Amino acid sequence: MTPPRRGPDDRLKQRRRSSHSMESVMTEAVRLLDEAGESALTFRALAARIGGGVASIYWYVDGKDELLDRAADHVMDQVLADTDAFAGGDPIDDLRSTAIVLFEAVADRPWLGAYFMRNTGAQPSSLRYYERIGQQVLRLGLPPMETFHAASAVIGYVVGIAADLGQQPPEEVVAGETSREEFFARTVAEWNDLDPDEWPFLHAILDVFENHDDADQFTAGLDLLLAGLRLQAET
Amino acid sequence: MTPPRRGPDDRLKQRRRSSHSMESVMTEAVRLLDEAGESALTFRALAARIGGGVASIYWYVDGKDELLDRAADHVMDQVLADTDAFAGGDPIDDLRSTAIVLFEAVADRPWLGAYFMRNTGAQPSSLRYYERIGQQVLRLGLPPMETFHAASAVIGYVVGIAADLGQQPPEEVVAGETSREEFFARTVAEWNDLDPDEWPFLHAILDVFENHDDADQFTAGLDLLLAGLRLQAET
DNA sequence: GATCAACATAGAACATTGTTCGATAGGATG
DNA sequence: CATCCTATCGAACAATGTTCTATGTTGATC
Repeated sequence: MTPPRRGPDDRLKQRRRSSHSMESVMTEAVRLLDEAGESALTFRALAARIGGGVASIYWYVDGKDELLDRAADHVMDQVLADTDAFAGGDPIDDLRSTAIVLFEAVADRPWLGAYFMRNTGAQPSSLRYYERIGQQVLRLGLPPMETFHAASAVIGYVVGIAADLGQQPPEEVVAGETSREEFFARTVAEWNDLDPDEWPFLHAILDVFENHDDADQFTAGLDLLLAGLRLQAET
Repeated sequence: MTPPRRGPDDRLKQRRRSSHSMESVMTEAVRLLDEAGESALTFRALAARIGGGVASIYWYVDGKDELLDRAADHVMDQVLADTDAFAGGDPIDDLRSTAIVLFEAVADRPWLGAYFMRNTGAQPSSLRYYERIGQQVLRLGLPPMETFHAASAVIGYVVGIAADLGQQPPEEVVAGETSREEFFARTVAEWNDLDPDEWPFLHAILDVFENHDDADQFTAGLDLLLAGLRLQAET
């Protein structure tokens, strides 16, 4: 399945006294991504962290795309481990728990969301996650088509919301010039200035928006989706 | 609301006979994006299309971020126009129609999905779209919190799925070396080779996946979400 | 009609990026 | 020892976003 590459041979007899390794490269890559987002992961920055030359990274990875793919895989492994436990209970409850774990992971890591956008299905661990979600749906005993649609809908929803909520805040906030609350308050103020006749919805939700919690927002929507699914499973 | 810029003054008395204009810049930018994706929109390519120098674009736009934002806005204007009609019918039906229009727009334009990921809410026309979705939900008469959550869930779902489905296919397909069907068939074959005991879900949906239609997949999931919403509105 | 400020356009250079090439060394293998 | 594979890296390249500076153009003002 994996295409042949000139990369490091997995069948290494013994570790040579090399400063690098696939593991250390990925660990440091993820660290960079977590610290300052996708734009911070450059080959030069990564090389400096590892303590080596820029070109060395190309021995482990074919290019930046693969670097990102593998970094995401690295994180998804943990997500999969964290969802191992959810298997024996009520299918929809397990589905819910499994979805929440991924949401939390992506909300913490905006770059992970973008990764899912680029290539679901093609990468090993996102495929395994898809399978895991699917197995919960499978237990509902729906026909194949409905099963397929339901699993895809859940994944799409999770990734969509997570990527949206986890989006990088404006640079003033990142730089620490403006607090997150201050930024929020400003947005609310701006919305408040809009004409209520033209923007009835925005005004209606202004109060709840100001004090809203991202995780609550996510689970509320997820529960709507799952309610629809439960309805379908019962008939 | 718009920050002061050195850009072209909107209060121009009359059009001068300049070769460029905000309109033409945006039209050409969108054309480039549609033709070959986000990576094709470079300042030099755009300048060549318009017939001018690279630096000239900076008079209309502060940087690449704003260029992308405005390009997306340009397209969203059309989406908004296309959803104008949905207002008087059953709220949930209108919600459905409004969501489908955005889905189709994003499915045609992978780059639009990525844009939504980056900054919902901050841009004028995506905010207007959010308002439009919200107004349909408003008619269900739910409390503010539920209204807020429902509208956000719908948007998140639409963008998530659309961005996922609209993702750039692998370069072999883009280059025309492999047909879309051939690529699909290969994916199915790969999945088929996996151990059925370990991948029961993938094997269960293999047949329907092979002949699936993206739009159907989207609407099926959307209907699950809306069924849950209808349930909530009735109680 | 001359003057001036705003509009509008570019050429050239710069910094940062991903990527390639060739060289080099060390250990394993024959 | 010779040969190959592993692993590393410096240097250069090409593409891109961005800035600087200079210049033409337009319409209003005096």
